[in-house]
Amino acid sequence: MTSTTSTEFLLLEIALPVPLRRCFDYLLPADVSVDELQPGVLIRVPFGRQELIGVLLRVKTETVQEPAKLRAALAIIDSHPALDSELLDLCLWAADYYQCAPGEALQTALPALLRQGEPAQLRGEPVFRLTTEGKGLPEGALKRSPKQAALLAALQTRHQLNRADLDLLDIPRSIAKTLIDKGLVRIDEVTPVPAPLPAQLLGEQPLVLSDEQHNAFAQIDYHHFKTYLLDGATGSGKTEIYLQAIEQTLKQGKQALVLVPEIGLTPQTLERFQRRFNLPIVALHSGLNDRERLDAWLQARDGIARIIIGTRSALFTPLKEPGILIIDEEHDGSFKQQDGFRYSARDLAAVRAHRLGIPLILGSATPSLETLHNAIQGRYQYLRLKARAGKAKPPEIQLLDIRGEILHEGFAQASIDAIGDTLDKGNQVLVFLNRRGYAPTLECHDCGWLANCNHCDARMTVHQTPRHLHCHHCDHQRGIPKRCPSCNSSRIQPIGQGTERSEVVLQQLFPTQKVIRVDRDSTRNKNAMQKLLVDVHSGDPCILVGTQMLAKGHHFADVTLVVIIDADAGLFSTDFRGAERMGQLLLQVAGRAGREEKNGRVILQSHHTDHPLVQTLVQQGYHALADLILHERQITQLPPYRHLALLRAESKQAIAAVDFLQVARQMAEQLQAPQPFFSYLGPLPAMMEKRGDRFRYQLQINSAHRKPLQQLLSQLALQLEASPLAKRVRWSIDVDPQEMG
DNA sequence: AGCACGCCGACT
DNA sequence: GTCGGCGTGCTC
Repeated sequence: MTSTTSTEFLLLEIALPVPLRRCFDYLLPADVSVDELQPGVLIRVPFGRQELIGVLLRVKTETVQEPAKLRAALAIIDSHPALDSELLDLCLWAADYYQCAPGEALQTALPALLRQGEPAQLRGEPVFRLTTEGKGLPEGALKRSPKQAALLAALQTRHQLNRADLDLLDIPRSIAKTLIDKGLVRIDEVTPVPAPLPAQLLGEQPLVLSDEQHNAFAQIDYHHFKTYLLDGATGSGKTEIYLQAIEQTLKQGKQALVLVPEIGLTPQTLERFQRRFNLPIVALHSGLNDRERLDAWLQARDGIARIIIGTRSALFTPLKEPGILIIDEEHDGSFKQQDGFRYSARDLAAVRAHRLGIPLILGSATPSLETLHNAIQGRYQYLRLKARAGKAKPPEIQLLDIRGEILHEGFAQASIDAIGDTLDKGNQVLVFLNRRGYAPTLECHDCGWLANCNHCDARMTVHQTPRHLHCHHCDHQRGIPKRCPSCNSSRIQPIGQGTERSEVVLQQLFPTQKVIRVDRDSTRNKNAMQKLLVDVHSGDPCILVGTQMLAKGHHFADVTLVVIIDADAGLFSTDFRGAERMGQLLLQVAGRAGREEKNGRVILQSHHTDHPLVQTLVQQGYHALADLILHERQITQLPPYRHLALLRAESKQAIAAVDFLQVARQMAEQLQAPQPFFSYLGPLPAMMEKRGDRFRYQLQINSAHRKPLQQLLSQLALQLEASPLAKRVRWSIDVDPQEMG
């Protein structure tokens, strides 16, 4: 066992950006005073042969390290802590809970530029002011140059203008430069400070809340921690409640942090917030560069930005005056990070809100069963909106039995007729198919050969534009063979439907109509999505065909018919969350139909129309389905009734991964005496055993209680990290896994 | 994760 | 003869 030695000098405990579940101790750098050594400060240190920037966790005098091996830190980057204690503690808590290296968790919370040593300070903004000489000029001077005169006049009335003001006044930078050269105008750097609450906070009138909305809204307590589940169908007005709750928060001088799913942060979403509030809003999305990201982060930290909207990692944005956290579409899978630091932003939001003593609103039309369970149990306050706001009616869902039907490339005749009718009436159609590419695979009609991927246990998807076979799991690509590689037959053909193929078929069926495909392939280029959607928003009849990208974050006011090609995908999934996901996705897609004025209709093509899950969903809705699945989960001892952790291992030799997990299980069984509330499953092959030439196995640990599972995992992680077996495999621990594959 | 050291194949 | 492949060992 290691022992700590007490030293007579001060040591720095530093978390470094390496995937090691421990911190490193350093001697003080030269020339620092102890009061500069606040936790959260970034420090440059020597690490092996490299130099790294780490986060100071604390100053101490004891260490488990041999004093002779200690090295001195090099320098403090900035004596003002980059992370305040609130975020620092949250990250460390999360690293512990999710079994991740502390340095890796902290890295997630720090913008890239800070990790590279950039100072954590907002750059002063250049502002234009009159010099004494400029002030002395009479009114109406510089008549011969209207632009110069305009700038002068503007400065005489408003004293200072920034670059944005110049743009608004339509005065080119060059005019300002001319006046600077004339000595009439000067540029000052002004450090931005939080603006006071504007007299006119709202840029538009809020909508009038229905009784139901008002009841929900009125229950929010802005002064204490509480988690609210705002559960309301598409169109029931959840966003309006967010906006009014944010308004209350802003009026108290506090900030709002809003998280949305990865593809939910559309210009439409952002515009809605910007229209409503005359206050600085920042959006943290994937399109920002490092500088913009750092600026947004600093603006939130310094209280300049009052509303922060972002995806998963925005949870770690520092807030000067935190007032409310909101997670929209809380059931969305993108709130859980799937690699490295496998945190759930939704679950951590509850931790953060609790520590801050502020409300957290989780909103969804199809809440995750975890959240629903918490609401039913009373741990979350359940705010339920049952009606659609305004005039909109819920769409009528029609289950279309396609057993034995002759399908036209996946479409039943009834669906084709309905599409035609809808277009004839001047409305839009949305066709949903959660499979991109032309067809899921290629098959030889004579010998049954299938286009398998050489690197995965998977079929290669056929793509037509450009023509090739593509493995969606490992990215391997190759050409489409003309003859069967196995029997040399020329009768090889694409099997099944993908979005590309549906697009082609629909265009053939409706040659005069516009068919717009929206999936990852058609929206790869920057702004491609926006361009595609221009036609849709024009309101002219058209057919939209696409994957779940269509289902999230976009509103299509003129879509009155939704056709779901394959409602059964996910019904027989090996993942226990398959049915839950199916229900969420189907309802989300169905919700695209008939918002606002127009009534909508949804056609669900299914081979399993009498399956109890399908029947329940269609006839009784999501909540009945949820009840059914919850009951099943209780019987099968799965979340939300139990807690899971998944130990994954992958290796080029299957045996190495299995051995590792076998040893891990033995270790675990030794660490945690057999308990009735604990169980193991595995090592078992992952859903796709081979992927990218690696064999993947997993060990599932199931516990009725969180605490002992947590304790076990902490010890297990450390032991495994020290074990020589661990070096031969790629392994990870997934706490509260979302994807069981 | 980097980055080194270290011992075996095809190249100037 | 060397350049370089990636196995394994270490980082306060």
